[in-house]
Amino acid sequence: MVASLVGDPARANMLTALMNGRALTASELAQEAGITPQTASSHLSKLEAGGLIEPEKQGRHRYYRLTDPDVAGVLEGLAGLAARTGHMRVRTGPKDPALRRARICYDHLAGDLGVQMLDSLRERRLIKQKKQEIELTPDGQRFLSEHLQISSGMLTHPRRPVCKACLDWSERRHHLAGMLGAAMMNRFTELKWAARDATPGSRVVNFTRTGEKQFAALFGNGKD
Amino acid sequence: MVASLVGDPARANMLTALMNGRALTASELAQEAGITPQTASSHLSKLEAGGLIEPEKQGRHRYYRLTDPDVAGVLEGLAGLAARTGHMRVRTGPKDPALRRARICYDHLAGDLGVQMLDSLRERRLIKQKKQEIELTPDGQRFLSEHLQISSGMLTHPRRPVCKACLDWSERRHHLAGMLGAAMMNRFTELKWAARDATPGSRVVNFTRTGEKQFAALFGNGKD
DNA sequence: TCAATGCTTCGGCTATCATCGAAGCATGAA
DNA sequence: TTCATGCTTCGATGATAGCCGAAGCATTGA
Repeated sequence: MVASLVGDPARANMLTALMNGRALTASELAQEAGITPQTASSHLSKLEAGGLIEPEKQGRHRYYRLTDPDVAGVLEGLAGLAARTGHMRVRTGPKDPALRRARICYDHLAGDLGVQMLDSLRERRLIKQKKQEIELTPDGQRFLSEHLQISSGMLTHPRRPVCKACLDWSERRHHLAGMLGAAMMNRFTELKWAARDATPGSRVVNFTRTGEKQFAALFGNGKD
Repeated sequence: MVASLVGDPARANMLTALMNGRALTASELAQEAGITPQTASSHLSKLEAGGLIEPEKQGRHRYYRLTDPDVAGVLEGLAGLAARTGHMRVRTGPKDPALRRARICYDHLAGDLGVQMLDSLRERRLIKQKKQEIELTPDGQRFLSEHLQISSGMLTHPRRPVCKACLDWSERRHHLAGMLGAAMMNRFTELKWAARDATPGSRVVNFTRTGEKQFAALFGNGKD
């Protein structure tokens, strides 16, 4: 059963560490979970057998990543339930507010700012919800290439949708996932608007002073 | 952690039994999980503490139900992961094809037919996706009151959305959830188009001969 | 009041599994 | 080859937690 895999605290810590979309080595994950490499090795093979993570050999390192954005989605869902019922394993330290404001959800922007961005895109008709998925409008394509230098050609992927709504556990509303979500986050980083927090395993995204202004200019709404 | 609650086989069986949306007594759940009432009692209090289920006293019985459609959603998500990686705890008996065709997902129709229904509603513009939720169009309201005697007044609920897309683990596409999904399933039952399978705990929905025809007339598309 | 039913609490048993030390393989560097 | 690093396998230990029998409450019905 998948749930029992996620249920163990050590494994849950590892998975949480992988939620930022980066691949980590076995030793890094061991440290993240606070266990010895032997124990971690056992856990990692179980997670791999369960199809939750995927290894990639590189020299004498073994990098692990989540197999799929879907896995990240289910993990977010579980976190949402936990958050709602107040039974979170989370340390509500000083990092918490920053987490709620902006964080990495697998490979795209989540938190207050992520939700705000999707709202703005929707209100200005830059995206449209057709079928059950989100679609870029022509206006949206223009907007992206003009302001963020993202062409629609960059967004095609054989198995991953361009746009997708992803439920945000802290805001309990949707933010933008999919290829576009990833591409935009990537661009923010390139433009030095924002950077992932330096502390390893952290999901926090820090915006620079000017980055915040630019972001607000594009997607802002004074309040909230 | 929520996942560890779901991880235990006995508890997972109980939750699965509750996925059909009906409330079950503690003893029924004990039998469902194949354990004694004492053990079940312990599990149930843990699930309740974790906010996954909710009790309701009635005489000397204690009925339990899932607290929320969201809980059902996460459980479906986990089932989806398990199904995909082939690591399901499910007995792939003869019931499986029937399950994939039509089943109860908490309180609405899921499986092949559920997906087909949502597709049909969408194609005929009886629903529209505005914001991140589905909305009924005026045409849709007429359609419902005319063919299924469902008025929009029946669909308002303080905390539950009228329409919602729910990811189907067997089809990996969306079907219709929310108040409307529940109301429609309910109507199908009243009209004797379909009935829940008699075996206790089963999620299978059996359509009658005429029910299948009527359903196909409303939402059908020859193939698939 | 007495008895029956449904559920919970308590105590003790047992099995599972996470954990780590030590040893064994790989890979890469000198 | 020799050594160091990264990871895995093996074996033993220990703690957690599921499990049930017995007893204890609560509710219903006679």
